[in-house]
Amino acid sequence: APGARWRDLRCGEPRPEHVGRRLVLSGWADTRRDHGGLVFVDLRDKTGKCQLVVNPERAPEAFEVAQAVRNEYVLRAEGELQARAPDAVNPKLPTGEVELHVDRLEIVSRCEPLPFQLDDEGVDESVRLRYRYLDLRRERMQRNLALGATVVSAIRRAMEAEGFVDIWTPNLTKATPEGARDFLVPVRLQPGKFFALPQSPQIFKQLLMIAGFDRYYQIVTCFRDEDLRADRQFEFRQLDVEMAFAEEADVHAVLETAVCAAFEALGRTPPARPFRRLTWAEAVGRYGSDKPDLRFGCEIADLTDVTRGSGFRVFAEAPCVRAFGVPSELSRSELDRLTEDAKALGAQGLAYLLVDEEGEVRSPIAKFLSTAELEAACRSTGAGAGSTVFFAADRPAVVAKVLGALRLRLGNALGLVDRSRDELLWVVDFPWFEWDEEAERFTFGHHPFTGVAEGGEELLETDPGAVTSRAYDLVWNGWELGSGSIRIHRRETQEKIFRALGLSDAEAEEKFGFLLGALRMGAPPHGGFALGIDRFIALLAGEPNIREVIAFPKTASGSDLLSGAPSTVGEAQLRELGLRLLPGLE
RNA sequence: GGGGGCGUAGUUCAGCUGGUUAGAACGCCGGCCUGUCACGCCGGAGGUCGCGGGUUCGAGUCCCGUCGCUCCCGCCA
Repeated sequence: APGARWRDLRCGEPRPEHVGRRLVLSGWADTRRDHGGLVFVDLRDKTGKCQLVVNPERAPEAFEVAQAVRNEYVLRAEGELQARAPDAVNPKLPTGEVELHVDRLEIVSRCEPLPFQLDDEGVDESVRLRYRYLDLRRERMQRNLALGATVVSAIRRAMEAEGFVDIWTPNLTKATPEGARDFLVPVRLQPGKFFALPQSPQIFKQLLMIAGFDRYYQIVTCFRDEDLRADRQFEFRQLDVEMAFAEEADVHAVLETAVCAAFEALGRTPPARPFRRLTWAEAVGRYGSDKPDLRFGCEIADLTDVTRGSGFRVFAEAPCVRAFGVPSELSRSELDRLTEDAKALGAQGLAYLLVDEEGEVRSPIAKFLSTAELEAACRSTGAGAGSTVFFAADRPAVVAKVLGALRLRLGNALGLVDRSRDELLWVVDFPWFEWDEEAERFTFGHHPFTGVAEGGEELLETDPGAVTSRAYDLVWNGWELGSGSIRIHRRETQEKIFRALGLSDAEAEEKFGFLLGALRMGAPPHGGFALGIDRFIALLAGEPNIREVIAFPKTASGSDLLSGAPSTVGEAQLRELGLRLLPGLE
């Protein structure tokens, strides 16, 4: 056929059934083993490796070329595929029963000595990122990026099968002072004005619902100018979904379908559906987190009632006292270390008690606690012989944060986390408002378009802290995979919310007027979700950070070590945009 | 903005309470080797100890500052 290649096999593909065929293999020299009178080269491409045998008796010219081959040279080898002698079979290679006996060998491209060895797993990440094109040659990265492509493809097929339409939304959009910091883009045609890169296409997808596209999805890049973490980059992809005439259960079902489709595409058993649900209050109370890792126990117990009249004043006076136990007697130095951690998290201190092998309780605070209190603490935390119980006494938010962080730290450090398990769950019934300590006002927990649960509307003016939202998060093994909500579709409610947030009608009109306008024009009830694709892929790949599944990520300080971005720009370029650097930055 | 960890050949690391010429492995270069596949054997080159300052008779080691990488808190509607 025209255009057909007779180089019909890739490096990882030759098998015994191909023996006798003449082949051309192209790829990279993975290793060269020169035996003086015989040279072996493992030729690699993304499909795998195949051994080349270069014998001077068979091909003197190819043998000369093989002498010059070095690591990572690009080669083209032509020859005959032969079966290996039984004692020469390499069971570690899928192609290990065969080898290519080379007649012609061509060095297509040379390679300088590498800055790091591709088979070395412990190389510093900054070196890997500076030479990312080499790093990506490694099997692990080839596998991760391919896995990511499989996941995205499966999600698209699942969404399209459910009747969702992929619609592109703009990357140059309006800055929103609320929420995360925006990446701003100056506009040459309108000096002094800026676009913002989208933190999410939130408003656009709601407008699409009002426009009548009742099932929208997009795998879309979002941008947030906040500090980077193991699970956060400046730019990241999300599966963005919005449905009209939908309730919570409808959105959950669609997301579960998409998530399970990804598992299936990878040949893995999908999690049982429907996923478990936990209310926000339960999650924060029992696990100290709104994204609990359920792969281990150590649940937090509430002791506030038990310690109400305690002889230990710290407990008696605290608005909230909670505790959890771990099945291990920790050493003094470990306890000191954890106390420091607790203080760094905002605790005044860290009370603890040890139950030794004989069941005797030892604790600096034991003498202040009644027998009933000690018994209640041990019973409710499940602390038997040989365990440690940690207490926190403070405002509920501080208690949850401290105990939640310690629980996670100890769960991992003591090997309590069952890594063979996958625990997916929905966290539901989030409070609508969060109290901002610094600003001394309520702010939103999700975003200002989040719906208000039944009966909440009346509380907006009287008791905002008691308003429950229609928001939900999807959590996998302690990672927030994404979040969504049923939105507000009534303009009056949306205006009430803006007022409760302290926005004047004029401010609301200036910032969100185009949404408020659309809400006047026949807005259907709707809701949706945004699932962090990179986090999802990292979890599926078993990687501890999302940089391992992103081809060209930024470092924790926000640099691209490969290109050197971000970089300064010339005076002329700034002037054209009507910009000037502040003194000290020139 | 704050806290923790790390920074020594190309790479991964060792280098004790400060003390001769800073070591190893892998990689690299040269030589030998026809069945290896982490090939083997012999030889060799390769270091401003991140950078700057300080303490000291003497600093890879101690102190201060700074830069880079990383984890966490804040932040991430």
